[in-house]
Amino acid sequence: MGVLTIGEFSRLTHLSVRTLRRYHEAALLEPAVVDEITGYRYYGVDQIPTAQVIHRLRELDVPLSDVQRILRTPDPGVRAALVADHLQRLEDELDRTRAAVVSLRRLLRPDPAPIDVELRAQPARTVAAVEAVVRGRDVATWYAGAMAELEAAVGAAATGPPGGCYDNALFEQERGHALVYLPTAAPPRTGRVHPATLPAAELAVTTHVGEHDGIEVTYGALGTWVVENAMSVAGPVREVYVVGPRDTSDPAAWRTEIGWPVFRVT
Amino acid sequence: MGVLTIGEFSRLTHLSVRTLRRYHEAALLEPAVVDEITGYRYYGVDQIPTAQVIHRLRELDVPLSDVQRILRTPDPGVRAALVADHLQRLEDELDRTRAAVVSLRRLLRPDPAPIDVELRAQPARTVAAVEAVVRGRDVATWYAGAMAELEAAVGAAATGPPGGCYDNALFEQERGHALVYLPTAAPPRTGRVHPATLPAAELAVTTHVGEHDGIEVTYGALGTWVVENAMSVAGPVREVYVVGPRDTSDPAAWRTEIGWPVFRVT
DNA sequence: CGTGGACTCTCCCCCTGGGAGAGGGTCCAG
DNA sequence: CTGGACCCTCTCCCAGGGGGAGAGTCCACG
Repeated sequence: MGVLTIGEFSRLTHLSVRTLRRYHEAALLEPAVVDEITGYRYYGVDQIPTAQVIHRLRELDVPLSDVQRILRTPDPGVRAALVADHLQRLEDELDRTRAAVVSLRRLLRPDPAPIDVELRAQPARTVAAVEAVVRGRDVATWYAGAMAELEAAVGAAATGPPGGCYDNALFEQERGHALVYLPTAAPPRTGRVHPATLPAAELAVTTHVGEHDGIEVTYGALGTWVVENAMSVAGPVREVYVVGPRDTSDPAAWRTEIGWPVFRVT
Repeated sequence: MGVLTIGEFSRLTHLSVRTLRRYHEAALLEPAVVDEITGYRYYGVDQIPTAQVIHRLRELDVPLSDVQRILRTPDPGVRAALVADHLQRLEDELDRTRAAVVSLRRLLRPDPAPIDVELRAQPARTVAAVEAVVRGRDVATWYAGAMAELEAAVGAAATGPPGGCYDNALFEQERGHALVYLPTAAPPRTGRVHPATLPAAELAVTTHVGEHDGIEVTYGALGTWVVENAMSVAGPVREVYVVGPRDTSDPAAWRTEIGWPVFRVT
């Protein structure tokens, strides 16, 4: 009583037979009984809710390994936290999707506005910085925390707008080095905040106006300018948030300087 | 002049070298020049915007084949339509994600309310129907169109609430047969609307209250009931929208009868 | 003019989460 | 007892990459 063949269980849970077998193999959802001789899988009615939870989590693109972790967590509170993590991940993904849509619309607009590029010999400078190696898609989250810590440590002693320095790999969704800073006369050393020296460099600088969604378009235009002026790019890109969220809540008024280290090609 | 190695192009477009090679292989983004002897790929500055468009589209999970189709479309209007299609797909996906989140929350709630199940011998009946073989994830869209056509053809002559009959495969994201109907005395035959006979069946019936997000939980509970009452399920599931969007705009007041064809297990 | 290091090439295997089908064994109702 | 539905395992395929091996190329510096 209450024992189901894989086909019956499939009909009741709306998971395909194939998928159920895969979940068995992955030790995600083990049949209540497996006939030793025939290999037939038999499921119990009490496994239906579990199967449904798996189904929903998979619909949210939670990897099987994480589904397993969630299912194996007995404490409902901890389990809820794990689920919440994934919901947060979905939120972040949604933000990225929105940004990509904005960027795409801008890219498909027929006439890109020409950009002003300035070549600037940037001397080395010492600033209060927070740096880390992060994954590309975690940059936004990391940035928020790091900048909050910087503001707390430096605050009004800042002698200019904040900025950052980002490895190229970060833009390719890989891991890379990221650094955010606030310029100040005497950089403190508290928590993750420490003094750091931005090396001197020759920068091709342009200004991106507006929110950061779609900033890639400006990057592309800057890259084109660099190449057409017989130069090549090197090193991590630098951004300076001349006017940013700390200055105004109107994203349309934001001004971001993008500085790409360049060197002249012979 | 303006010719870039794959590494330079990678830095300028934020696409990894690997990915660029893959795109070449897929004839998505061919280098301007390929050295016949060394195989080295060289890109032109003018390819940066194209690379960026590809990058954004991929961020939106547009398959490479569709990206190719979009890029090969010369007419900007048609191209915009193709892109709009994918944005629509993203919207639909978002709806499904939302539904899964609601369902998941309900599943993780500790105490599932017990459900009332009624065993009903449903005689055969002839109704005005629209049917098709559709993909599981297109059901919602298909349903909207089909029901609109039914309303237009039958309208006030309906003798009861609308309903549907759905293959199991539809719930597994595969293709399956779907049928929606409005009961009426003399079913017309116009457009996709035609008379159809719902075969007699013994149904295990329960009522789901509220919006359809999370209806899976009710399905699970019904399935458990069926098995615990020594029966098995068969054939496509039937839904009757006793109170639905055509009756009230308040989803919390919706009532959906779920009827699962069952047969007694010896 | 050499040479070393950075860059690039191709080839192959790995990952996830499935789908498709072959070839053969099992269950059960008529 | 037999046919048809069901179930088993097995191998191969897909997208869209990641990772690394082993070898060839480019170029600036000494």
